[in-house]
Amino acid sequence: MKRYTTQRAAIEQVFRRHDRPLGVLEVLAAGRKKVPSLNQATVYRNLKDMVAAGQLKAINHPQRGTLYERSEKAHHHHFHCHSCNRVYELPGCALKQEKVVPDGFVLENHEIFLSGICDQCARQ
Amino acid sequence: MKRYTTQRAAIEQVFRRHDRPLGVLEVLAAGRKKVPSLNQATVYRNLKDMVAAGQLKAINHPQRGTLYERSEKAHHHHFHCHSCNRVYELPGCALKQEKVVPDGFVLENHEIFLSGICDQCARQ
DNA sequence: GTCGTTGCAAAGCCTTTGCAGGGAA
DNA sequence: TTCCCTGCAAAGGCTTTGCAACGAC
Repeated sequence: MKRYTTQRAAIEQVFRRHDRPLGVLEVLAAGRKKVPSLNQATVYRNLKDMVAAGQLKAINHPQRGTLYERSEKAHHHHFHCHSCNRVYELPGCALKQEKVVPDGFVLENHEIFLSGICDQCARQ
Repeated sequence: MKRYTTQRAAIEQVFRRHDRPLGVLEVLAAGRKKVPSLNQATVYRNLKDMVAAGQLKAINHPQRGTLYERSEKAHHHHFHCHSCNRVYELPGCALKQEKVVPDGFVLENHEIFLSGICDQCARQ
């Protein structure tokens, strides 16, 4: 039976607090504020379980590597700020649905990764 | 001074022959047909040099990892067939340019990764 | 003959796994 | 008490690097 450990609780809390895609080390660092003994392997294992359970979604980001976000969100895409290195979620979809793929190809999924500078960094 | 080795020539030939994004192991396997002693480290080093020289472009593909393609091509995106695992280049851009990012954000680059089944695999 | 390049093997990252001890139920 | 989960350390992939031998010029 699945056990609800303090480590697991800490990791879930991290995702409730920070509402944006997070990398393993971000989860580890934030989780250790609550459970200082938290181990990297434990984070990896829990993230994997949470993805398998449908609780989280893993994103393979071209610049940031594997990121995790809560899966309850609607379809959206990601913006990477190369100044602060954060990844933002942008609601909605910017894909022109017509004539995206050649005849004969079956389009099933798509991912759009935007990058540039975020509003906070641009203001400075 | 830069030396034009047989290994380098073999790698360049691979990209001339296969006109689609290739992974390191694909380049290695194809290159060994011409230079059997070709080493993986040599491929890595040459691909890196060729990217630095602007001859190739590296793509971080969510499913396939790092791929390399000739950089002379016009802006385009990629379609991954999850049946044959090949990545195709699709000419043109399917990004709706208007209202892609929130006010204040500066959009500089974007990548679109499409996936599904290619025409060849769909026919079977 | 020079000295950049190669092959090999070792070492670095990131991620996964084996195992004994610890803690949730 | 049971047995799943954790922490630790070792081991896997992929990629980079150190070094002696090689080969392009």
